[in-house]
Amino acid sequence: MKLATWNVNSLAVRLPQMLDWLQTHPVDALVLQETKLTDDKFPAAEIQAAGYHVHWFGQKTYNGVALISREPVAADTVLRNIPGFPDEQARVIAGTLGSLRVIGAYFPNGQAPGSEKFAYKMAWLEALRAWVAEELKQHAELVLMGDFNIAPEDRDVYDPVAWADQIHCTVEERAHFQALLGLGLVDAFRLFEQPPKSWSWWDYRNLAFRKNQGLRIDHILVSEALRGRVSACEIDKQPRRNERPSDHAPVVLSLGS
DNA sequence: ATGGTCGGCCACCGA
Repeated sequence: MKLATWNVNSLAVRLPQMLDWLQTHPVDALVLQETKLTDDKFPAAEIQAAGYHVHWFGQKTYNGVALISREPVAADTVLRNIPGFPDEQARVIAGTLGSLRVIGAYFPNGQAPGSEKFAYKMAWLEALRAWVAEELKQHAELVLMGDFNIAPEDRDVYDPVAWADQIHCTVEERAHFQALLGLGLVDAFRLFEQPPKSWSWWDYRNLAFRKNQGLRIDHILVSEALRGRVSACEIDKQPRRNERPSDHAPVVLSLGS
């Protein structure tokens, strides 16, 4: 089976591109971030007409996530945001597909080290880790994927010197990423040899995509029980070449039986 | 050439 994550940066703008992509990449599940839609405006009918089931969780203007799947995800398995962590911001959606627990997340950006938004990012990361630890007790087969807004290592950054201690690259953010791995999760992308300078996000500014100046901040983490079944994990740069692209590329995971 | 972007939504903020 195939699973994917994509920060679409406004589903209202990107819906046609997303449906096109699903046609050529018929994944079993796709999690979206930054839908930027209130729930009443979510294009469920269009997604269902394309042959998919979907659960969604949004808000006005910012954030917003969705879980799209070929097979239905039972509503009583769906969680929105982190239990016990009151949050105005719609960032997490989880659901169960067969024996597989799928968590899609839009991690806080954090703006800049020392800012209020950075403090929120740290608190959110702490709550996420504690919750995912609980989820792992109930679901041996678990995938955590989304826009982490963390570049785990210097090789995930086009200019690690310029980005040293900047947002996405601080010691604190990287420690949180490692703590997630410490729960027994594996960065599926790094299970394989990958092209050097593999990024998942390129700033709209400064011709960053043309110059391949990006960061790898979108990730798919899999639990130990799934590790042996992972047959591929790739970033699909093609949609970033579209007209009016998202600034993020999808990341795709292939899982054997 | 030292700037150069988007999206949401209308004056800027957030990324």
